[in-house]
Amino acid sequence: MSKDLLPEIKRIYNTISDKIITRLQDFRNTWQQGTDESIFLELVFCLLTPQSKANCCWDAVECMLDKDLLYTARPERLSDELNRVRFKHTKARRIVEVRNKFLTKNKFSVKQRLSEFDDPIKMRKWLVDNIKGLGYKEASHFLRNIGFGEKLAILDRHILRNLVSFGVINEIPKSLSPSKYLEIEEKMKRFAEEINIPLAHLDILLWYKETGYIFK
DNA sequence: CAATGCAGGTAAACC
DNA sequence: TGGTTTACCTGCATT
Repeated sequence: MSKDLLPEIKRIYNTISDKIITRLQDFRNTWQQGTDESIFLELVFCLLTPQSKANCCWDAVECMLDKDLLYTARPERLSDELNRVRFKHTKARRIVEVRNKFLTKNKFSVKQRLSEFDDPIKMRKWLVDNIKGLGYKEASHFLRNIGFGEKLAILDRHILRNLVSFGVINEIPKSLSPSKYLEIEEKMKRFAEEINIPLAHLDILLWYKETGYIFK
């Protein structure tokens, strides 16, 4: 690890730790005070983000909601609203699949289904296994965004790159299988403990360092 | 103006 | 059978 890197991170952390704490509280509120709808919006957002700009994806989510398309429209109609989202046809189909998955007996319910799990790790495993379009990265992202991210790493390109420069991993793996994901997640957890920054804080911190802003 | 790089990856086929 | 390759697919900023 470069000697200047850790002090630099600590310095940035000092400047934005308050904002990080506020953001994480927002995420917890999404679950605690949130409706099925607010949770579903986060899920749709996370389905859209792979290889796409987070801001564009959130705009698209709000747009679909405003136009009253999210719960009823066919994939072909939904994809019209995903203009700046990559792989929009595939993703539009997956939105409809997820929508149907949480629709039982004419009642739409995400919160109740997720409440059955007592542990974010089990919740993530279920999401990965049952929702097409959510791998470990996006499932973790979703859970973090609804307040269950304290023990989860969101291993995207920015985070992986930073883990390499900190020497936590030797190189960015060519492919990130579930077992590899969990292995690197453990390493990141240990690293977070070593430098005394909570895992969830570290994710937001590194993402802020790379992109210059805190989003979701 | 053309070429290049980059967006918080995932599923499925392949060997 | 677990790692690798390929399809998904496009707007926008930079060089």
